[in-house]
Amino acid sequence: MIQDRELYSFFEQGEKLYQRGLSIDSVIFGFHDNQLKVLLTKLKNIDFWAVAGGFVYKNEHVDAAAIRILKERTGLSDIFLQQFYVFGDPNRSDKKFHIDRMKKVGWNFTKDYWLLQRFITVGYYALVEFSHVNPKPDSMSDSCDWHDIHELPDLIMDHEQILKKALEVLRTQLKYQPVGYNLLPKKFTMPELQKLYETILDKKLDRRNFQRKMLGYGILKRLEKRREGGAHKAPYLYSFDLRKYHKALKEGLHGEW
Amino acid sequence: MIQDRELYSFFEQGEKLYQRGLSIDSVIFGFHDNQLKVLLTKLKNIDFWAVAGGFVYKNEHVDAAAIRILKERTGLSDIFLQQFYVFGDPNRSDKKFHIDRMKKVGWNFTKDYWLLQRFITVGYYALVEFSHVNPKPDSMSDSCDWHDIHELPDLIMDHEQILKKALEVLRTQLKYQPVGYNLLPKKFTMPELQKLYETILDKKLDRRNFQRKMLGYGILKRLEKRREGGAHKAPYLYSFDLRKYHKALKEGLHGEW
DNA sequence: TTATTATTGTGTCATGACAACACATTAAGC
DNA sequence: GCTTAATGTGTTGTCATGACACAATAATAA
Repeated sequence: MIQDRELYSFFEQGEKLYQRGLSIDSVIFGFHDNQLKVLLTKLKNIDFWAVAGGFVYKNEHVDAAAIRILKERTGLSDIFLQQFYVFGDPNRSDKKFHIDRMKKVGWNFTKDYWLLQRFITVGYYALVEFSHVNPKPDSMSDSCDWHDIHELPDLIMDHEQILKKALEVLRTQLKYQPVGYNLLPKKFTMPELQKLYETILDKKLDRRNFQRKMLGYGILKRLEKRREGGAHKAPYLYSFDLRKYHKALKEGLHGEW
Repeated sequence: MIQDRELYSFFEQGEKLYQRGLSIDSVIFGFHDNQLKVLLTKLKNIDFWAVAGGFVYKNEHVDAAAIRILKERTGLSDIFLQQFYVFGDPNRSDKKFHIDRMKKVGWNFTKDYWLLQRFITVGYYALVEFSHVNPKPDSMSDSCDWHDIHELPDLIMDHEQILKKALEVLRTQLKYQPVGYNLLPKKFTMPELQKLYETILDKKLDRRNFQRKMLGYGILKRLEKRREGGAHKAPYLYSFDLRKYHKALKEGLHGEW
């Protein structure tokens, strides 16, 4: 089976390709149907899911590895991607999980095989535009899909903790930095932007105050009228003023929600 | 020479004791003479300094290692200590530095010796009470002292970058979280607290507005009058209300500077 | 065609945080 | 007792924010 050959090859090559004891786990967030989604991969031979992870090549910058992995899973580059935490529990790895999989593909390993040793993982989180993503599983997974953050399947090892922490950091960041450029299409309406904020914060916001505040940041440009397909009054379309947006990204916003 | 024997022993034992390719660097901040200080160690056999660093034992939690190293350098535990970044450049290590030192103490190494391989480091920063610290150098250093952050000596490898990043994060944190409990003595005056903020932010603040704002957080308790040694009017003494302080640490403050 | 209904655009008002600033109070040194 | 320099306390105008009202628009039902 071709997939298992891929996995076998990973077991065979990994030790000499990758930096030992170091992995990357990226929590990739998207927004769709008014819901905050996370990209998860379904692992082969086991009924568990994982956030987008991978390893660091021996001569590769850790941040570069995160960018590469994001690109491999989504096809996207030039994306908001940020370190948020290092998970360094000596017992965070699940050896049994690796052993089962190696046995299944017939890979002969020794007790000191690299994958069975201690790993620490650097957590990243990414914000991507849902519709631009073309999810691709890696050699260790047989599918890669979006999941609502309120309906998560069983996650491997400490990935639930990683995801929760990423979400916490995202919520904190949202208060001080503009978010949206990476999560929404180029043109969007104010209600859509508001839904995004409400979803991330898990909180209702006042429509009028929200608009006043967002416009107050001066990072939005108002365009012509909306695609008038929707019922009721057609809302304006907006896009981000990239120059001011990036300025705000650096300098931060003000106030809280 | 006893110190060199220590260093030799480190070269000898390190490989089997420590997790490979992983180090910790803690930027330890203190406040004294109205200046923000950093604890630096002077490395043996070379005219460079380093922030408080160390390695992680093979079965030790990364955060636990940071706590241990902080304790080894300062004698303190139960201190504000926080991860802030992972430095993952594949070329951040300076092999020549290690080679020189190994040659000096007469340690015979091979080309694949652990210290000569790639290291990534997890950056932590700590806030400590200056007067409580009893600086102790480690086996790789021959002294350990406080330095004003405006008068830094030459730092090894990427330690200047690490320090700068820590400072940046500290400044950002200061806006949203209370700082001071760990940097000031139990009892302090409002002008002292203000000086601390002014020093970290590198910015003059209005005396009256500062007081109003700090008191507004409700994390301070006013005590009796000041040690009346100083000239002029004696200011009140304050201490932190620990319960409310820790609540504010979790929930964050509000507003900016 | 007209009324209904849901949604968006825009505005008002009271509250509270904050920056800028004034004046009284206290302690040390002359 | 007077000067000086620092601290304790209060005032005012501005601005961001939360709570809320009303008009405008577009699809649907009558």
